[in-house]
Amino acid sequence: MTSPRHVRRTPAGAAAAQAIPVPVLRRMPGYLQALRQFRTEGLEWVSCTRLAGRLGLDPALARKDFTALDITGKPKTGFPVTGLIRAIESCLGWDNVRDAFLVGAGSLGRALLGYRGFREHGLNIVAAFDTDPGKIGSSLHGTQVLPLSKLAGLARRMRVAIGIIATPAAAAQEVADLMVAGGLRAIWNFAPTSLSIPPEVLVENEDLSRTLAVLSQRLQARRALELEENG
Amino acid sequence: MTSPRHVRRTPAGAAAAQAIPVPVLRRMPGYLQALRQFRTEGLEWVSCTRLAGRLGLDPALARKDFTALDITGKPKTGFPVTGLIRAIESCLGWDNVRDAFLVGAGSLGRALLGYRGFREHGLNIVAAFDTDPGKIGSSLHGTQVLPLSKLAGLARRMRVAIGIIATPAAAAQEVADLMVAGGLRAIWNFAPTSLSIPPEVLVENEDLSRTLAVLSQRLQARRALELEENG
DNA sequence: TCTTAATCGTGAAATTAAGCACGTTAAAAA
DNA sequence: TTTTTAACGTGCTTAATTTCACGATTAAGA
Repeated sequence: MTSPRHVRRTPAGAAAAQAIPVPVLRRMPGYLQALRQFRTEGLEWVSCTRLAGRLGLDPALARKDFTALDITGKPKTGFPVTGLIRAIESCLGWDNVRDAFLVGAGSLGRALLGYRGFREHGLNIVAAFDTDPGKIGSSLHGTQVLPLSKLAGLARRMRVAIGIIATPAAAAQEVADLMVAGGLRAIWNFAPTSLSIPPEVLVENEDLSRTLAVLSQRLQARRALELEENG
Repeated sequence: MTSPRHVRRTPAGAAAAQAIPVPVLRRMPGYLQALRQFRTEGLEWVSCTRLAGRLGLDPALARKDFTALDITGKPKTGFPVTGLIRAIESCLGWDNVRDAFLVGAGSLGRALLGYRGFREHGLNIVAAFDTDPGKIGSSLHGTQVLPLSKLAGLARRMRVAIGIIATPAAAAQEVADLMVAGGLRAIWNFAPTSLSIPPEVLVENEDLSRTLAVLSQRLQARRALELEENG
């Protein structure tokens, strides 16, 4: 008789299970980064205590987070470092690379194209698009810049699933519409604007000003406090 | 008799009040962006209903968020657009510009230097630093690139409070130490690594891979679901 | 072999955030 | 002037997230 010890939340088998909460997913890259560091240090096993300690998290939180993975730890020993790395990568879909299109060959777009690390995050930017004739035809970090008008057709033909928007805010909605038309399934939006997108297309907004808001408000509050206490 | 109608959470006056929760602060830039758009459309008053609607949020959430501000709305009318903009900017400390140092003149650093919008977010990058002799002395988007060794001294002399780390992960901790030594009060870290920093220095990590983790896991989960349902 | 100690997995408690509901208020309409 | 309506502010409810606590398990040492 088959005995399912754990409810699989990851694909592999069985019914579609609970969605992994966003806060959990957002912690995964941090674990991964620390684990890779442990691996280069030659460590083969690591406990949640040590791993969470390095990241400033509660050990119980790490243990709970890892219940979303297809891996289980051993008492007294912890988790196998490489096994845990693989489990996280598999959970995030970072174990096989997906092609992506990037739109906007400005400074942000160029920076994203220049970042080699995306490969390790399951992302391969295969083409860039822009409307500026001065940029079209050039090559940035080995990636061709093509006219935006070709996006939808190429996306369909190449079965690209992910689009990255790195344009000014004013152009973002138009680009998003083209991406939807091209059948892309997920959009990573760096433009500081909210997009309207049909629900079957995933969107994640990357807005630097959100983090900056936290930083600058806290700094200001701390300043105000000091002023109040001292002189 | 003095009647304090509202507890001020913002500076202005009185006791140090409750810290504004991070989720609230992270929504503020979104409000701001929508409000600026409304302003260019000529709107003078806006209700939470309409504002939240544009951003896909619950109106009550917006109202609750605005209790952290030094502004109050009018029934039937809502909030004055420019007043609300000012109140949010003041809350975040974006109403007066702060100088910042940036370390790392690679592609990410150049992109950040090239982004003109930081001025509107209270941030003015006054100098960049690097260790690469090929970059030192050059000028990027009008900003001088200086040797990293000068950071601490200049930070003290110029009373710079904010540091931006845009280096590879391997160099980040060393740069952070220099920033602490230079008396910086807040660090915006773009390197994918966790820093150890004394508690009197604020740190916010900007890690693109966190958002990417959410996007790619969701995409993968959706794919798995489709495969299960259809063929 | 037996004891000790570190860690796992997990249910329960606490904390935090989001959504709802309702009394109050001000503008506009009757 | 009175009525109607849209929206505010806020206490209460619900949901989500984190932390605590503890029994179970396994490696290592006595």
